[in-house]
Amino acid sequence: MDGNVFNLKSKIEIYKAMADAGASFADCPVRDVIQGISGKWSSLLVMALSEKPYRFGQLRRLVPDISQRMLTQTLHDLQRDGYVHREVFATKPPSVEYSLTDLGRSMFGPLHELIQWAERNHSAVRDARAAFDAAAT
Amino acid sequence: MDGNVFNLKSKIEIYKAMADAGASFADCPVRDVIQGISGKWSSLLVMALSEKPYRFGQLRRLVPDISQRMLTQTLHDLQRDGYVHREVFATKPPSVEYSLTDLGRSMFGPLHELIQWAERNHSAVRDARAAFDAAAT
DNA sequence: CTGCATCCCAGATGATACTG
DNA sequence: CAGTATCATCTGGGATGCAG
Repeated sequence: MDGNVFNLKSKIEIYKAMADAGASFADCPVRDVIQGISGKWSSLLVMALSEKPYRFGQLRRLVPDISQRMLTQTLHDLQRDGYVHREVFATKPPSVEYSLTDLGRSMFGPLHELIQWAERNHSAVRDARAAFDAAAT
Repeated sequence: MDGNVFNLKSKIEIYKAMADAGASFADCPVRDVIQGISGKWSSLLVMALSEKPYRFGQLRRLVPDISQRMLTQTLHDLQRDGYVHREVFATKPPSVEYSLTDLGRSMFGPLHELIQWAERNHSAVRDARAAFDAAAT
């Protein structure tokens, strides 16, 4: 009820009407917000930061196969969208700590549910893929 | 409690340990499952199909700015992961109906919560972006 | 109506080297 | 330590034309 005036059926049709009317990509909440957190590394980093704040190098070690470039860029994007707070400490050498903002923690609620679903149903998805590929042979 | 043996802290560290041990990309549930539904069009199509089954052309009209190629490919991928059922009717000309499977409906639960969060907080994210960009000037 | 094949481009990602 | 810059690469995605 709150903040969600439309039921599901009308929602998808409203998006269509918006698109038909020439509304830009950014006007569709689903695409605009979901795309911002659906990058290759975004969900993993938000998940890590949901636990506690981390420094740049710590995050890097926590996700061993991320490149320095992608770690910098993904954190930058998450910060721009308001999910992550970046704090610089003028030590020597300098250190930078990343943490979730209130908005980030709020978003992690639903995201966490999706992550838990993924963990519970990982094997089901893998089985479906295997079955599909086998049938295609 | 059910089906989720690890608390959040240990989870991210377990993923790291897995990666350190040389586990492949596909062994991380977060990446393997989340990536499959984080394509540019996946969430939108699942959202449409959660309402009711649709035919190919109907989906195309519902999402006006998707190309035929991407519609075919995204539906194919969703079917491969077990979220979507594809049924061909031998009419003339032929028609094909797409619908969510039980797994797809199950996955849409958490996804829907994320979508609702996106709708509720779309403006907050946009504001954060605007503020960030303004500060960078 | 539905779907596949081909060509092609822009953006996403990675590897490496360099800097405050 | 925490980046930035540059170059190379890989993939997603669009346009178009053909086919069952």
